[in-house]
Amino acid sequence: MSESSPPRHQRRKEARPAELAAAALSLFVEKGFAATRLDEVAARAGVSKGTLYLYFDSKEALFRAVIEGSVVPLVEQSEARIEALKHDPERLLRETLVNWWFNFGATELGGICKLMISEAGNFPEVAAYYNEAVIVRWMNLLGRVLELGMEQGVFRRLNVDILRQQVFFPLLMQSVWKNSLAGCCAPVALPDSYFDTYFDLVFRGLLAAPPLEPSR
Amino acid sequence: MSESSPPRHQRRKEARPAELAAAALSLFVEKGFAATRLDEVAARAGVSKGTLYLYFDSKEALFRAVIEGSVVPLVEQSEARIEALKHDPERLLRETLVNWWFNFGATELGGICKLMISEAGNFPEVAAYYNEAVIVRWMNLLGRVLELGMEQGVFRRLNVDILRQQVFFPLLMQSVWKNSLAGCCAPVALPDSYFDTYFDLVFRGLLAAPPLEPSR
Amino acid sequence: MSESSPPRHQRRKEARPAELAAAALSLFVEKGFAATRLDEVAARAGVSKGTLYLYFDSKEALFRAVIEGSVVPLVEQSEARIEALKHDPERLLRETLVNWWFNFGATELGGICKLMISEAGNFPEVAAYYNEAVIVRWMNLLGRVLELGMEQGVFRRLNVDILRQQVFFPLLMQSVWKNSLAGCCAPVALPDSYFDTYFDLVFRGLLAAPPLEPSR
Amino acid sequence: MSESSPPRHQRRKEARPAELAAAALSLFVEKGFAATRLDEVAARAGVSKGTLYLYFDSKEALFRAVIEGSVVPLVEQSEARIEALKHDPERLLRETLVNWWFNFGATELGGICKLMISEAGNFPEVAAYYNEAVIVRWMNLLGRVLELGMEQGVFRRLNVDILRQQVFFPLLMQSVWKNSLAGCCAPVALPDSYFDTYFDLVFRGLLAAPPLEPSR
DNA sequence: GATGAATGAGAATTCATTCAT
DNA sequence: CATGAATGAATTCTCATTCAT
Repeated sequence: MSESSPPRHQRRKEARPAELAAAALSLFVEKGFAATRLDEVAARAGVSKGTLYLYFDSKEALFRAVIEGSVVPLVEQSEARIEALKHDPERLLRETLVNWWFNFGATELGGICKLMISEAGNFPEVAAYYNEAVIVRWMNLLGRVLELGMEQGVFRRLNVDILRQQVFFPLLMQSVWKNSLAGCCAPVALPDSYFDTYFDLVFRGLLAAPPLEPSR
Repeated sequence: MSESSPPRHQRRKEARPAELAAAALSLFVEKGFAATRLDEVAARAGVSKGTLYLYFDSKEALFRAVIEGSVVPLVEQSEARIEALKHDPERLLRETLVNWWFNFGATELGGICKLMISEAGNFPEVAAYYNEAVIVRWMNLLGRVLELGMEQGVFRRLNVDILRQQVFFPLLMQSVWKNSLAGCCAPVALPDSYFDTYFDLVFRGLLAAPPLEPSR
Repeated sequence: MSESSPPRHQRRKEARPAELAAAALSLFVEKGFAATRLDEVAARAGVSKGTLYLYFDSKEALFRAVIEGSVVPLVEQSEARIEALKHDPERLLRETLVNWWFNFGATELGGICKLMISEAGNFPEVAAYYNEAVIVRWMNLLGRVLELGMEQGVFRRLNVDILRQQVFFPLLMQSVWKNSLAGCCAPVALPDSYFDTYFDLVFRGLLAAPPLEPSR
Repeated sequence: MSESSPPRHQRRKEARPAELAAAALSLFVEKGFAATRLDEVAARAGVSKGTLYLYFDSKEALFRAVIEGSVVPLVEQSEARIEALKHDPERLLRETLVNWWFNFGATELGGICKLMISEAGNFPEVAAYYNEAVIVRWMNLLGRVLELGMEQGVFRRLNVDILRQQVFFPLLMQSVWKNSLAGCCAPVALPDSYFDTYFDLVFRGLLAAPPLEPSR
């Protein structure tokens, strides 16, 4: 009996912090940290304002939880893929980026990027944490993928710092855009052919032996 | 006695609005709109709180003024360059982007991008104005430059929407980054060779006849 | 130890709005709307400033509540008396006026007259509401009482509009006076014989067959 | 030359305080003291805000000037009439009241009554001054007129305090009404026959030998 | 004298946080 | 655990008053 799933009420109790953080995330992304009222967060999560304080010490703690709770796993998963695909850097890069987009950038969680960009100035410690735990690891990961390709002679030897920004920032910006201006006026254009064109450009710039140009 | 206290009433009706908007811009960028207190804006501009209200009806009006006051000229200037350089699309694109970076993205004004991204959700009308007056015009401009190159057979024929994002977003993201996370933890790496590598990648992906690869 | 400090949180959701409105009424009457600070209202009601906003959206809403909350019942009660006493218009008029004085004009509520006179210019909509809901109904009521008397040949046939003002304004002015100048310098003189003399004058002017003059 | 009228500019200068007080009066009456901004007063008088301070030390001083400046002469004028008409108390009373209405109650100055009623609580000293300088003198005057009539056997012997209120308050209330509720919703009804009916009622109540009743 | 830009104390309003129930 | 009434510090905004020009 001790190993059976807990009763519904119990499960609810354990899920609460995540539910509250999820409600907070969408509001923080939408309106910013300062402009989001805890009333609203509580309402969206279907609890009373006081309940928030059973799980989080303060509004700032809620912010930290939102940031800290839900990004690290993705990085770890991608890091694990390196070993499996290190023999095929092109595919590795392609998968890594597509994976980021569909599992993070294009999801609710993608809002964290816009949020962190907006609030880094107000929460330097949280930003430092995020930088260490996510940004540095993620950019290192991209760097290692690119270096793998260079070592194998598949990618051109160029400044890796610049290269990974060049490769990643278009996707990152799409995600940020989606969570700010796109909400009220300039919808993101992401046609089906997006990744075709995106990778066409990326790899033509990147590959030592670019694909044959059909139009020539 | 040689250092008398500054006069309490300094009359500067002409210059004041711009000074106030400049002070507001840097604070809005740094802390966000909601988290910026008008006290601080006034203090940074060297005036009292009440003075702000001689020039702006409300905090929101100040926000609008910050956004509306100072971006349009750049777009117009770049639009004017098209005609002069339409015979050399590669140089035109290069100049347009470098110009954007050094006259906007890398300056104080670049903070407007980060600010607008952060606050679009709270000020949909301002965002709509900014979208129309700046974003749409600027992306159209980039689109026209790319189309010029395609028409002349210099650039490959690809989806212009995707292309201009791919080309512009790395620069835009640099600017946004510079005004958020870079301030507290992850400084932007922009080595001298940045634009060499940037344009190497861009044009290798873009040009119908890519440059010879010297390194191989 | 027997006198513990009062609990900081006293839950009285039911009674609060009325308590707050009562506190507001007396201060509004005493100092006027604009000169009354919400701090004072809250203090007089024994709550904090913020509590006011749990029950009223704004200072103006509080004003409306003060005006709207507590006058209508009196008019209705008086209207109901007409039917019961329509066969004796003299007594009906007498009762109506005495009733007004003791149940309204001379009570706390009487302050509403002075308040409305002072603030009509600043709150035209509230004034319009008060005019419709109270003034028009009350003056119509007085008019009907007078007409009843005329129809039965008890009262002289005169312009009812003027008549009811002549009859009512002395009482109304007493109430207004009581809530303004009387508070600081010129106390209202209301000797026991007031209503004797008042009705002596009123009915001598009004009655078709005036009472015999005992004093001559 | 020394006796000729001063140059235009000079005349203007001397008239200023009165002009400013007049502008202030109408605004104070309309919106109350606290809700009137000195900006508005200055604008209505066609001067700048700073100019007000050349003539009045403070907003309160302006209020005092408004109250003190312009009521006393009327009382004095009416007091002077007593001697001339003391042999005909009925006509004296009639003239005194009609005079009050047309030279004060119905004019701009009548607004002072509403103003003083509204602000007595906030300016006890001004109210005390007004009480002494105007109210007491005016009510005494009315009292003396009534006593004259009683001494001559023309008026009935009744409590003078009550009597003068009964006689005067309807007119006073008309004036107050005109300057508050009448401005936004309930216009004062003053038909041509007003004073006929008014005096009919007053003197029928007052006179020892009332006029013959034509309708009987 | 006159002006109007500048000031800053003061008031309304908001909202994170607390705590009795 | 959960609630939501109550709190009060913090912030926007107003406007009487000052003073350099």
